[in-house]
This record gives sequence, C-alpha cells and structure tokens, in this order.
Amino acid sequence: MYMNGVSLSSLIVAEPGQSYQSEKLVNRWIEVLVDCPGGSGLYTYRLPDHLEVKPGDILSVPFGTQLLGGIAIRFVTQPPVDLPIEKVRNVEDVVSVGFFASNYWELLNRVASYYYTPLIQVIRIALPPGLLGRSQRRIRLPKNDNNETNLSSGSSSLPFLSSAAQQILKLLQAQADGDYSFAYLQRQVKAAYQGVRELQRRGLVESYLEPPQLTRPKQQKAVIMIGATFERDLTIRQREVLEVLRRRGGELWQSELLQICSASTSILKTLEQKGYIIIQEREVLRTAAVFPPLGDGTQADTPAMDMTKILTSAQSEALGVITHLEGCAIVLLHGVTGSGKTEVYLQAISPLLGKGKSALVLVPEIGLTPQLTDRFRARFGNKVSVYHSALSDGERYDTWRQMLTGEPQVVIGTRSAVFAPLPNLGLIILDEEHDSSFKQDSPIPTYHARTVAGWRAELENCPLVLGSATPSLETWVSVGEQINSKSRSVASVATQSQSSKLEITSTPPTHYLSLPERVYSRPLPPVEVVDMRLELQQGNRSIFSRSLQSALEQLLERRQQGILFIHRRGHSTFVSCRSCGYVLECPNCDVSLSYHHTEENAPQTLRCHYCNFGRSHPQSCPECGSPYLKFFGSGTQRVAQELAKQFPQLRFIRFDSDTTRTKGAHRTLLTQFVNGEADLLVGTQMLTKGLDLPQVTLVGVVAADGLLHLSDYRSSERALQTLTQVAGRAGRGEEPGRVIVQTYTPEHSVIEAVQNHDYQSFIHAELEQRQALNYPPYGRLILLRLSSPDPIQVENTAGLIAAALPTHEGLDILGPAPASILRVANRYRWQILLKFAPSALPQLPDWEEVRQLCPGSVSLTIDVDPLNMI
DNA sequence: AGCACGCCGACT
DNA sequence: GTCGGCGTGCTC
Repeated sequence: MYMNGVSLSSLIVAEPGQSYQSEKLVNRWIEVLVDCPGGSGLYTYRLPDHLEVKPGDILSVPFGTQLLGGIAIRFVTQPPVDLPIEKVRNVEDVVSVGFFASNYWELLNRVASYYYTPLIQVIRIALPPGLLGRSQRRIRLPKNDNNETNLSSGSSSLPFLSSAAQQILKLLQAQADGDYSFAYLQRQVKAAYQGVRELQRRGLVESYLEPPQLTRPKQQKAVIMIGATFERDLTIRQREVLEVLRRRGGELWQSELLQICSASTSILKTLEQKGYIIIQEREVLRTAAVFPPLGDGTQADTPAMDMTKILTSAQSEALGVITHLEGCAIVLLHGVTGSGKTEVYLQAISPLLGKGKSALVLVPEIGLTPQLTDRFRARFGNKVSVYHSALSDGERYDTWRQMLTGEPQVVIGTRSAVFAPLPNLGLIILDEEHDSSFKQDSPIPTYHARTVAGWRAELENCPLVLGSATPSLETWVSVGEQINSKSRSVASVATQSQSSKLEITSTPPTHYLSLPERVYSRPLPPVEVVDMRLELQQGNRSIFSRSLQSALEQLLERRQQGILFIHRRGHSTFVSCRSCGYVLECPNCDVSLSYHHTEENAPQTLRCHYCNFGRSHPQSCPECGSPYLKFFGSGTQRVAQELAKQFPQLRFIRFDSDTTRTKGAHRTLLTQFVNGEADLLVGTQMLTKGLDLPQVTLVGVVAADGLLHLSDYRSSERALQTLTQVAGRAGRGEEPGRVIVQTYTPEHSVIEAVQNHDYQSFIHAELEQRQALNYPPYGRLILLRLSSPDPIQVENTAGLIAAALPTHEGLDILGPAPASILRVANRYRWQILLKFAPSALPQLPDWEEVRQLCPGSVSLTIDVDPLNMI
C-alpha cells in the first residue's frame, strides 16, 4: 500500500449488511481518508449523534480552516493515544452514502500500489468532479444595518490604506453583492493576502467559508397515488387527474401529470389533503442528451434504427465463445478493419441486459466515435449512457449516480470510465485496445485503462474483450503465443491455461478470436506504395505523386469519396525566414511555433502546441527585417493549399485538431461528409479512430515517413497500427477501395507489412527484437520524469537520483537524459528510464526515498509502463 | 493547498 | 523596539 507512511494494509470496508445502530452507540470515532493535497492520510473524527455513517461513505470534514471531502474508512473505539482528545473535530456532513463495494475498493488499492500513487489520487479520478469539492474562502463587505455611509465615499476617503487594500475595496464595492472569492481577489490584485488582512483588521471586510459546492442531485416533484378506490368526495376534474395517474401506473412526475391534464397544482394540493396522493421530492437524473443520428439515415449502411445483423461465420463463432464464458477471462478479438467487431459487441451485450447485468464499453476518444455511440443508442436506447471528461460536472455526476442504481445498463466511456461504479458488471469491452490514449501520462496515477480493466474483470469475475485490428504487442503476448502457429481457420479459437475455480489468484483464461475477413466478404483494399524519391527524380515536385493525382481526378469523375491522411507532429509546420533562416520559436518551450488558420477571415496566428502560447504572424523577420517570412512543413494547411491549387473543383473538409476544436465539430464535419457535401476528408490521427464511412474508396497517405522515424522503441509498432487503421477506412462499402502510401523509404518493414496486410509476420519479427533488448512486453519500464524551472537543479537532481538507484542484475538504468524537448512551459525536463525483467520487481527502489532527493523546485513523476517518452 | 508560526532586515 | 517580509510545517 502506498500511503505516505500510513499503513492501510488492515483497511477493510465494513460488510454491507452491517447495522448502523450497533456501531453508532459503541464507536464515537471514525477514521477518514482526507482529500488534502500534501501528504494525505487518515485522520480521526468524532461522529455527531445526528449523522449516520458507514465505512465507504463520502464525508465532508473540517480540516484546518477549510472543509474537505474525505472517505469514511473505519470506526475506531478510541482516538490514537498521541492525539489530544480536544483536537478531534466533528464530521460535518455525509455527502454520499454507500459507494465502495469491497471489490471496487480493492481495484482502487491495486491501482494505487501498482502505479505508486497515493490512494486519494486514485479515488479522485474514480469519483465525479466536485464530489470531494473543497470549500471556498470568500471575502465580502460587512452587512451594515445603518447604511453604507462609512464606505460610500470610496477609497479616496481612506488614504492610509495600502494600494492592494484600496483595489480590493473598490472591486468589492463595484460588485452587486460586495462578495468575491479570495482566489478571485488573488488573481486580480497582487498582495491580496495582505490587503485582505488589512481590511479585516479595520473591519471593512469580512471573510467567511462557503461550504463545498456539492453537485446536489436535481430534485423534482413526483406524484404517487395511494389507495385505489375513488370516493364520491371528488370533483370531476380531480377524478380525471386520478384516472390519468392510475393509467400511468400510479406514479408520475408532477410536471408531466399537470401537462397531460392541463391542470394546476391546486388540484393536486386538494388531492393530497384528501389523502389520495402524496407529493414527494425525487431525484431526477440529467442524462446526456441523445444526439441526432449521423447522416440522414437513408444511406444503405447507416442504420437509422439499428437491427440485429446476420453474422458471418467468424463473427458467430466469436460471439459464441464470448457469450459462453463464465467468470473472468481475457479475450482478444482480432478483427481486420471492417470485419464487424461492433456487431459482435452489441450481440454479446444484449443477453446480459436481460439477465440484469451491465456492460462497460471503453473507447479511445468518445468525440471521435459518434458513430459507435449512435449505434449503441440505436440498439439499446436509453439503457446507454456516455461517461467521459467532456461532460459537464452535472451530467457526469448524474450518470455516475445512475450507474450506482444497479439497473442493467451499458456505459460507453473513455479511459477514466474504467472506474465506472457499475454493480453487476457482466462484460467489459475495450475497443481499439492498441490505442495509446488509454494510457494516462499525467497527472498521476499514470494508469493504462487496459491494465486496470484486466484487474477489474478479475475482481468482478467477468470477461474482458479487447478488440482491435492491430493488437498491441502486450495483448498479443499476454493472450498467448500459441497464435504463432498460424491457424488459417475462419475463427481460430485457442484457450490457454484453464483456471480452476479454486485458484482465484491464478491468471485468468485467455482466448484468441480472429475475424480475418471483412463483412460480406469485401476484400481489404490493395495498398500501392509510391517511392517519392523516384517522383522527384522524374521531375514531379508536387507533394502528390502522379498516382495520387490521377486517383484524385478519378474520384471526381466517379463521384466517389476519399480520405487524405497527413502525419503531423506539432513542430512540422513552422514559420521561417527565407532570407536568414530564422525560425519563430515559443518563448517558453524549445519548439517552433506552428501556423494556425482558425477561421476563414481570422488573422493568421502562430501557436505553441505545448503551452498554447500564441502570437500574430509578424510582418517581417524579427532578426533581419526581411518580409519573406513564410511557413514550411506539410501540415493539413499546406496540403489544403496544394489541393486548392491543383484540384480547384475538389471539395474537401479539413478534419484535424484545429477544425474540430469546438464541441460537436467532429459530428458536424462527419455529417457533412456523409451527406456528400465534400469529396475528400483531409486530416491527421483522428482519421484513424474507428470511422466507418462506407462511401470512401480512396485513402491517400501523403507522407508516411514522419511516422516511421520517431525515436522510441515502439515507433514501428505505432506506425504500422496507424497506417493499417488508415488504410482500413477504404472500401468498407460496396465499392472496392484502394490505398496509396507515399514514402521516401518504401523498403521499410512497416511499409511492407501494410502493403501485404500482414500484421502477424511483422509482430513476430518485432517481438523478437523486443525480447532481445528486454523491452515490453517482455521487460518492464518505469520512467522517472523530472522537471523544474531551474535547468541546473533538474540536471543535478537527475544525476543524484540516477546515482542513488540500486544496481542490480536485470535492472537497467538508462539516463539521466534531457527530454527530447528540454523545455516546456518554462520547465526544464529530464528523465531516467528503468528497464527490468518482471522478476526484478521486488528490487525496485523505495520511491519515497527517491522523492526525498528532490528539492522543492524539482517535481518528480513516476510513470509506470510509460508509452510516451518525449 | 491554505494558513499558522517563527525567524531575520528596514522603519517609527 | 515593531512591522512585515517569506521559509517551514501542520491540518484529526
């Protein structure tokens, strides 16, 4: 257990059935895990008589001068001996009752210990924001009965006030209620702390605590009928209302009932007095609005009302295996692009709901997959809810509570939804399991949703289905090497270690399920590789090869649609001076600024992708004054310009982080494309994530090279995954597709693998290399990220830590090395990589001791199983 | 994180 | 001598 010196090993949540009464009288004290930033731990509180608390409840407790959220851990018969009794304070309130089931608690503990993160940090991501919300310190003008004469003349009458105090007073007097949060004043006025103290001493302002803004459930009035017989003391109108209520099952929302009967509340009041009904405040759940379906619904493959589809034989075999699983199992559903994985998910979930169980569906980014969400909604209606960080706090809170009800339901969500508190979980699906957005880089815990989902499946004793056309090597290896024997059966089914029911801790059984063909036997698109060196040699200086150019022309002639994929890293579009070569750089980070063109007529801006610094495009070079300051690179803007020049009739839509920044932009752009308002979709990584656009026949990769030559050990794997996914967007409908990949290194093994649609051979070659170098999935990695505003201090600290790390057989220490972009947002970053065999785990250093080596200005993040090593 | 307490330099 | 700067440490 990782708890900053507080041992929680004996920490067990009380059994569910435990009575409040028995505890209440005996135990006057309760230990609470408090949500305080520095070194969180357990604190003992007194339980007032009027509060009923059970371990696992979320509480609001006084802590120092503020009220904080905390989790009730356990009752104790007496406070710690070294704690003076008068220091023990009362629990303020109960925020939420009965949340942590014991296996859920165990899940959080595992995350905390595996990722070396304080438990409270894990709890924070598992709970909706605001639940552990802190109270706010606010400053207001004193309420004065005799009018404001002493203040009204303004700050000029108080010349002896400091300028900070005067500014604060002015702000407060200008505000209608004369009331601001202290944090706001601190932002507005410098030295606000002193200013407020000064004003407080003079009695000109007062300070008070606003309790945490808990997102209270929205209450609504419900009308419930009691007694079924109608006496004759009813008027015709009252009878009508009761009749409506009876027909609707005796319960309705007040507003609904009144609307149906076009009545007013006075009728209900009388009925309540006569004892026919009761009116009750009930919680109403604000679930996320159901979006309109994508497209107009007339497209052959766009299901308006989604129906169960007839499965291919591989699909039904896979479905058969999944639905017959009992208890925990890990399943890899390896289906080529367009093989109908989603349909398998849908049909696997369907019978569960009937059995009163719920399903959790994890996707890389919800905004990118409106199609998947639509399809689930079309199939399961309001049993589907969506849970991710882009929801408003209220929506998130309500969805979270909806999950706690235990109603059978389907939750679709991103990374953090792996903590969705669904009881009766019957199945976890993690779609596009190779996608790196399932890994959190910061803040801590740096968890991988796939890893956590595995634990969750084990603890909930339910299957986990990992779906991908391009499985990660980690999954490939963990599901079993037996796939090596290339079975060419339609659905090759393999079962590894049969776990006996007695050994709960043994590794769960694994299954490999393959969907090697697309639905309706549609072929995978042929991939044409174009050597751009030859193009240049033969005098074609365009960024489009002749092959791609003619394909684009054909697209227009045949009225078909296509996708152009551009790999763009932040600094591949930069502005430089053609005269002196000066490059415009971010003043805070060591990267060049990239050119942005947010709207048609907006002024040109330059932006830093790391810290979001922005500036206008200067008229002339700041260095030499030359007016020839232009942008370089092959970002989407550049490609868009070239397209407009070479193919003026071609209508295209840019689909990248610039054009999809606003909420719902993904959907709008995709809808336009689906409706045929454009011929071509031009974009970056986003195009790779599960788009199902049946009309697309052409996929062009402008330059594959940017992907191939990244400098970490996973770059080949990632490049192949990206290219395979992009290629897989072509030919998903009735028209056959084709793919054109432009590259300067056509002999690269990744390019060959894409061309031959041969993922498996590539994997085996890649796995051999990983094994030889002891990289994941064989060896394990832990990355220590250090950062500080002081370049010398980080470097020194990094050296100090590296020297202090133990030297063991099988534990490699790589570095310390400066991060590839040394400075981001004015912080200098160094890192140390630890590589070790899984068996060397016990020899790892004590991270608390390592942390001690960091001076205050240097922050240390321990990234377990890192994916991004920039 | 706040907010105490507490220890040193510039002033009445 | 006091006021007020900010560095250190606690919060049940």
